[in-house]
Amino acid sequence: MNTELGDLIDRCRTAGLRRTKALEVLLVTLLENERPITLAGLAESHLLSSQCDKATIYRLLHRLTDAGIVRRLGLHERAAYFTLILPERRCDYLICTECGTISLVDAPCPVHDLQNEIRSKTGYLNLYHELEFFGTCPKCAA
Amino acid sequence: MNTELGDLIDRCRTAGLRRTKALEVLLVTLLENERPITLAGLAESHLLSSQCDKATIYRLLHRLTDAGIVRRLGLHERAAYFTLILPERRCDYLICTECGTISLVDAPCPVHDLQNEIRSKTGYLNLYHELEFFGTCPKCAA
DNA sequence: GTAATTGCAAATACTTTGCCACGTA
DNA sequence: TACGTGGCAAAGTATTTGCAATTAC
Repeated sequence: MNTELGDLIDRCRTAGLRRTKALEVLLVTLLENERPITLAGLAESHLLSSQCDKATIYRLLHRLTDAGIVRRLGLHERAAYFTLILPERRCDYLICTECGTISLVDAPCPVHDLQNEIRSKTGYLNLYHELEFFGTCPKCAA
Repeated sequence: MNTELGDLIDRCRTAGLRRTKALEVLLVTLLENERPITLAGLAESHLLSSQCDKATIYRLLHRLTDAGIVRRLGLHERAAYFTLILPERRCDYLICTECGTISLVDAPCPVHDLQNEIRSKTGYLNLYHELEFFGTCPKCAA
């Protein structure tokens, strides 16, 4: 078995989730999608569409988010976006306001120092951030 | 008249909006709220609730967003948040994931350099960013 | 065996639009 | 006068929940 998938399932088990078919298929699909994806997008995806109900995906995403395995993002669309939290995954995005294309920002995140400063000054726990750049991509500008 | 309000109305007029009662009341309410606020929040606010319909506020916010006078934010809630774009206003937020309180981050924004780098490397136009910190506030942690 | 999980369907919540009356330029 | 704007109500879209059947542990 894919090690990444195995690790994820371990994390889920530790968080108290049962190892179900739906969970596995959802994790595989999330691993395949490096970019954040909506609930509707997941539900339409090849593997999931035939395997489980949208409500199941919804509830799994909710549990995975609570467990710190998945992150929920705003991204300005009406629908919420979801992505796995993985150490090697970039977490900043560049989004075209015209066509909605999501790109990954390939640069070290510049807000770590500020984040630490906020943590010590305000006493907030479990601090993390969300950073997105918005603009018109060259294709849409043409 | 309040200069800030006058300036805003000028910007609206330049953008082609008509000077209506609803527009003025909305601008005043947005000026009063330094933190981003939802459409529902605006509609419930003292001035607006008696003066105009929710659909009107919705359409005005849309026009103001197109005109670059208001910014629409994701912020993880189901509802969208809106805030005026003003030079003296902080644009980064610290949000409690438990109680939803929005605080303003009082620090110079650390992503300007990266934003410029992205602009020149990708060719995106009208580039701007959205940065939020999420965590559990001390009150909710207790 | 017990409790978590799932599917289906219904209910919510928030957003968006149509249409005609109205007010601004 | 002409056209953007406003109010009301209805439709649209995404999220969330109830409940009985099922499955993992």
